Amino acid sequence: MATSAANEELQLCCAPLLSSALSDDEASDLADIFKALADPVRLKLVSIIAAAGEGCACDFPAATGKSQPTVSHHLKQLVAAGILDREQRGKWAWFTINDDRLAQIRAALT
Amino acid sequence: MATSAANEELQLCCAPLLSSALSDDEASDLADIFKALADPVRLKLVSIIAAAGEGCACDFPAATGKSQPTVSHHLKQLVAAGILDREQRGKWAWFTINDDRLAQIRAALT
DNA sequence: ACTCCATATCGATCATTGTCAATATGTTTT
DNA sequence: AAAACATATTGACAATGATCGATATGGAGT
Repeated sequence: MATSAANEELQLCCAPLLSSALSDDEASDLADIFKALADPVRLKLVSIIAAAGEGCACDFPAATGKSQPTVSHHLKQLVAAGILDREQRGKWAWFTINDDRLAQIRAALT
Repeated sequence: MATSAANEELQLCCAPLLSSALSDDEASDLADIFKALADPVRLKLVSIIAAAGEGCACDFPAATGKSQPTVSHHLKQLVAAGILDREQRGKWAWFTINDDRLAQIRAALT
């Protein structure tokens, strides 16, 4: 299978913010990443998963006080942004932090 | 004048995202910072100012293709988030990057 | 196949936000 | 103080997004 456009974007990510003026596309792509982090529920999910090393979706409604559909919606966004990786284990969905992605985002603030 | 609550928040910023589960307040504060970065126009403004070392508000409508009120609105948000510093020079408003703040945000992704 | 449970999607609602025209505020110069 | 210009604020609208109930999908075991 060929590398998808989405994956290429993840690999090429991200133009450094502070060294030269961003193009419209670069600004839009980078904004999408920060949008994924710009919600307290999503940040809490990320922090819970990072602290434990991994996390089961089954625990997140209780941990966040949000409904199961809302949690599912946020997890999907975090995976789409490349911040979380998803793994199916039986009926359960487990999530881990994509450390490379986090490093990319940190590097983008340079 | 006493240090304002807003300034204290800037100083105390930000709980590291990846080491322990964030409290509601920590998640909310950190989300506010990422919200400030989660817009392509604001990212473009930051990148332009960073690349030039400083930037005059008078140039930003042309540089971004946005109206003067829209630019003013975005600049206000970036200053409120501590990402930009504002300085009045005669009739003109000049902006610079708050490098300490950027370092804080990078550190929050740890 | 059927049931049970976990997760995802759908549809709707409400809140937030980006945008601009119009107007106000503030600064400099005449 | 009046005119001219730069920036901020106001008010309104459209678009986006967070949220949840209801329902669909998918996996595991009987």
